[in-house]
Amino acid sequence: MRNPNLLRIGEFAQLGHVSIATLHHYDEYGLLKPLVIDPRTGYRYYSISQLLRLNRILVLKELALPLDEIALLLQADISYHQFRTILEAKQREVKQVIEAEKVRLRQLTLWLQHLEGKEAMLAYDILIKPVEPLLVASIRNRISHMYERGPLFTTVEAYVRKHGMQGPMDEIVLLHSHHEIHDELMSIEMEVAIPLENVLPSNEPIRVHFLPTEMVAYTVHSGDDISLGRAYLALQQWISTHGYTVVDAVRQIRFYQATVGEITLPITEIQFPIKKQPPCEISTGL
Amino acid sequence: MRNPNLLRIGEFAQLGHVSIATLHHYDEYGLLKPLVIDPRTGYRYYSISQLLRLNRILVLKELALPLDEIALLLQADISYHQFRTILEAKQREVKQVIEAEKVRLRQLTLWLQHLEGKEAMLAYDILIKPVEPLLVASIRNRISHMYERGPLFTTVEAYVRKHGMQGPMDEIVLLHSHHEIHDELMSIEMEVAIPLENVLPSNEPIRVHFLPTEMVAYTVHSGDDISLGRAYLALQQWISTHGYTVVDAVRQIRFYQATVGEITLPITEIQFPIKKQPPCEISTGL
DNA sequence: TTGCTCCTCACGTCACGTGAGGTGGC
DNA sequence: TTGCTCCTCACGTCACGTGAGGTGGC
Repeated sequence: MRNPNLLRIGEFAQLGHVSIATLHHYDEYGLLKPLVIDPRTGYRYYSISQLLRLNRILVLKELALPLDEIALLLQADISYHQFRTILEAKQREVKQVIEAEKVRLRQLTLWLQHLEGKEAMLAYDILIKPVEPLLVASIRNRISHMYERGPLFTTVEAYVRKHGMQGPMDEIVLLHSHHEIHDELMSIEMEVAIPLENVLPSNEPIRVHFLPTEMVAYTVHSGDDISLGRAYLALQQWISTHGYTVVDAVRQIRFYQATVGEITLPITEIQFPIKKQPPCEISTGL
Repeated sequence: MRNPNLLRIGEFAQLGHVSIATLHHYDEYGLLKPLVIDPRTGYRYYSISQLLRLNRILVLKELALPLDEIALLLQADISYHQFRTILEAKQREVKQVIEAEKVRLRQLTLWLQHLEGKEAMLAYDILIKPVEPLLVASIRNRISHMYERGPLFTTVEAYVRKHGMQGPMDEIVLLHSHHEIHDELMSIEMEVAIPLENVLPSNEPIRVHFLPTEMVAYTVHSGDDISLGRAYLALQQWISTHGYTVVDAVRQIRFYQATVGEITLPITEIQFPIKKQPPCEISTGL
């Protein structure tokens, strides 16, 4: 004759509003052991009072704590401080999740607004990434037209090839500042750079230095320089919509592509160094 | 001599800011196949222009879309409507996630506030669940003291046992309304019920009926009726803090426990039927 | 004896990360 | 030849869900 207050796993699961599989899992995990296990049949038996521990587990699970941390928190000898530390870490985490989800929601809403225009796709895919410091050889000059960058690139290329660099080279352009009158571009402070693997000597006007590390919003454009303007526009819009500001020279990387018979469109990555505007306050939800 | 515009997987991974493992995965999944695979070595080769597809994938991934849906969205022949449908579904999902995380944050903050009192644990674990319709035999009466419920229970028990029910019985009390003067309880409209497995005839004053299905906030208390008041208080606080309102008679379930030698504390589950107050507006994040 | 409950594996989930052990590229 | 890159398994992640195949309880 068994203790009449013991419940079979199915009954206990019903009372506790969890599945039998969950109780199996907690048993195996050591979170909530049955009060009694029949050694012959393996049947698990729970007491009603174990509902309290189960509910505590479920409440902590609703805080999105993983089972191993719940196990920690349920130890009888846990200190007030350890407890607090774990919850505070989780609190920070949840705040971040909320922010990330809000960004997601904003993105989704933008896509859906765009879909109103009956186009299935946005023209540009804009992402954020950190860029590492990049060693380059470069020339910096104030010029009045983008076409002037060709000769600049030729000069830099000749310089690095003279110093033994071989193979295809990507072409980087940095737009340090520009000066407009009546929406017309008057001049650009432009730097034309080629990435290096090893340090070369600087030699006026060629400067060998590191481009600084930045957080950039970027997109990749396929097409000639004329159509490139649309990508710039898309990036600028995206940046202001998402509450960022541009903090440094825009970079434009033209990936080297050999011309192999057919016409290949140039592929260009455009990077806007950004930082967050002072973000909206996050409320504690109280 | 291979096409000089082809990149090895490592280079492509660096450009695209993803891991090689990710590219392996997308290849296997069919999301992004290398332009060329060397049949002898198995080496994967990508073209720079495949960066555009990769970035599209990454953007959609930031919307928290699973890979199979991304694959759908990337099909050339997807219609404007299918596209919209998928994004709208995801939008709803994200809104729900945000709400859930906000609740979590509120809970965490409450715990941390409570911890200020240097107690490691909250006294009560409060959860929400739906309760199914429950067939019971019951007596309903206006009484002036909780002690009067004992005889009511005895009456109902005698009735159901007379109709053949056996074994231990849980005791349910429903508090339909109460009347207070100067914070002093004057009378309670109380229903004492015993759950049934099969329908019995009703017979005045015994009524056999279904308790309605409800969403309830509940907690489990271990201790006598006097200490029970604290659990009620905790529940009431929790309900108002979380923006719910009580919509029906509070239920109190005393689980049957045989007395086996030692003293066992009674275990009682208290359920407050609730509904949400008109919730705060969710913003689209724009 | 017949359902019903419970048992123990074992595999699946999701999008990769992380070795192990081996080979190609230059 | 030596590093370096890349290859293909295979297993792990997290908290269970879901059978399959077998046995106990009443």
